[in-house]
Amino acid sequence: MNSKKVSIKDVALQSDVSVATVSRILNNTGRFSSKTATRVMKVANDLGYRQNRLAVGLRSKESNTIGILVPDITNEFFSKIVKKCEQFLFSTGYSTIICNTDRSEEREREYYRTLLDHQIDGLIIISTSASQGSKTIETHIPTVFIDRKPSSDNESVVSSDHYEGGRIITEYLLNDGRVPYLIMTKTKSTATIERVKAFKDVLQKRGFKKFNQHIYSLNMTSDKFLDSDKELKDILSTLIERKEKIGIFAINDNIAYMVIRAAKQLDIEVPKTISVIGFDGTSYSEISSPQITTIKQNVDLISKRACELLLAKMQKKNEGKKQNFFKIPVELVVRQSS
Amino acid sequence: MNSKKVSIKDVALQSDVSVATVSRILNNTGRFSSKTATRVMKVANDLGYRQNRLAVGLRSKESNTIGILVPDITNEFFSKIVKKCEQFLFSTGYSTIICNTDRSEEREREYYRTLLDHQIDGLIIISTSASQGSKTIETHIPTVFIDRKPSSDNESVVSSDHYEGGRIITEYLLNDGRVPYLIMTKTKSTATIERVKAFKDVLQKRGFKKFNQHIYSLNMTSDKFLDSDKELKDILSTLIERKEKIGIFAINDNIAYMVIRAAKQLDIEVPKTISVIGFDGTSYSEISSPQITTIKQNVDLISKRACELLLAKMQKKNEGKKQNFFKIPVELVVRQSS
DNA sequence: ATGAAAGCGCTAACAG
DNA sequence: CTGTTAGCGCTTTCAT
Repeated sequence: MNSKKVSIKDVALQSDVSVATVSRILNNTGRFSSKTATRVMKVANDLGYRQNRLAVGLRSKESNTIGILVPDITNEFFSKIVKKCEQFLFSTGYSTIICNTDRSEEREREYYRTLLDHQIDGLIIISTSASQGSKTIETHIPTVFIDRKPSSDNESVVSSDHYEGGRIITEYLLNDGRVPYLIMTKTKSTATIERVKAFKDVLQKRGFKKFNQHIYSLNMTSDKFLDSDKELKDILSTLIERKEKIGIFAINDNIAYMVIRAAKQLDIEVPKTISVIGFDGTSYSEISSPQITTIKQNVDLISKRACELLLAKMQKKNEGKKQNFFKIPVELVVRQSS
Repeated sequence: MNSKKVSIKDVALQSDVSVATVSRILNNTGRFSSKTATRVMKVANDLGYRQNRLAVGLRSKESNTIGILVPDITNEFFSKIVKKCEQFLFSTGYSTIICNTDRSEEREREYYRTLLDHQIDGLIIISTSASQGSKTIETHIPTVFIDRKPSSDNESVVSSDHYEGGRIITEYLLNDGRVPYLIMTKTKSTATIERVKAFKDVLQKRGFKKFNQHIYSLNMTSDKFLDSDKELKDILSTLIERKEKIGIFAINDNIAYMVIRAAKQLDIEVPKTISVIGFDGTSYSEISSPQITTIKQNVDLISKRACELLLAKMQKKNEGKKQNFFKIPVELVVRQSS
């Protein structure tokens, strides 16, 4: 238990070799005999030697650190992705710096710069409501986007097939004889946009006119979802008067949960009078009663693909642009709310 | 938009001064004229100069990076704390490396070492079920624990007043004429231990014998909570047969939520037949219906105090041990479940 | 008020 | 197979 920090120099001295040799052995870059190797390793161990990553990074231009930009780690879906990525990356030798951007472009840019200061080797950017045509970060380092369309098109993206998910939900509702309504939030993320698009497309194909009247936008963001019960109740009350069999496509599980809660409070039967389908597959869809039918995103796969893609990018910077858009399949999980 | 990285040397060259002067100006460490200062600043700006934190860290022995060890960022309570800390620290110039230990001591140690390799200036350790008497990390750098009793007693701890919270709940139940039962998980965190202790103490004081019969331990950890409905239903069924007015102290909001759900499925009225009180003040306590009475932890204050404490520790390493145990007050939020 | 120079801990030529 | 040397980008004496 030496409190003093031991450097590669100390190891070299104790082992009667040069620092170069120690370095080679520690990094296993060849050019050394296994005999000295074992000796050096022992000394390093005994001394409790540990690399100074700062020095390594400075010299080798590789910090072995990667950054993650995430809108809000408090959002279950994001926190799951971040966790998976962090674990995956750590297992391959990288440390991760996680930054909450709060969906603010300014913070995002600020964080991006700081991450560059840290000489990160790669970057994962999750979602963020890229306000239309805004100049989203132009990265000059290997970057992978999750659930966000980048500005330039030689960037890499991993994303659930939101469009397909939206399509499945809408058609499910329709085939169930429901009049479909979409309830969403103000958050205009890439994911949202795709889901809405699918909704509209299906409605159009099925001959609906004025399908904008089938869309309600709550005055809130996607990360929080505790308020505005009244707004929702008003919507449901209005809908219920039409005496139709109603099917609600909630833009995510949080909203679905709220819809169901509001319905219960209005004594509306779910799924009999109103059937509700969510999106994401978060714990809310499971704990709700009735449990929520939802489109489940494959968080593990998304995270894994994103990391793999990033690692690949980092290895061969120069490379013909291969497939750089991964669509991860989604899955309809039918439960009690539909 | 220079893609090439510009170093302090470039700035020096362009400004016709030495790197030393540039460094002084950039860090505002004095010994320069305001005239050259403005010139250098302009050049630095024009060139888009940015510090290489690795180099700074290597030289100055301060990485301006701090580490956070957290059991599971997917747990809402933890993610809130981590987010707050991260934001607070960033605003004071520090970057944060977040590590999910998954409540594994091995991973914890591994991460700790890696964090040291990164030359972190300070460390925040959140919870983790320190299995009895286990050798929890001995840190040689400024460290603050959140919700965990450290091994040596000159460490700093910030924690909600879990004991007080447990006391309030138990007495509330008692005063409401309920026979109190505690339902907990297998996770033996410091927080849990305190809450349970308070429960026992109050029961003892109120003349209960064999109060261990008032405690049920579910076969699960605190981070997940979707399974084992059956276990819970069995417990509730047993309790209900006693024809008492029952009051349940759920060790956290997740459990409280599950208890209520199970009760509903058994057609047990909450709070009439069984009243339920949770702990933490997470979103689950709000979204549940009936909404859950709970002890709310002051996440913002906890995070803020922890960061402030850490920063203070980092500044003056040598200091008489001042107060190093912060108990953050908790608050009973009475809602519908009790 | 400024510059020269040393050096943090490490890796990467280059020699041998 | 191993050692010598240079230098990554920066801060910090020590001069002047």
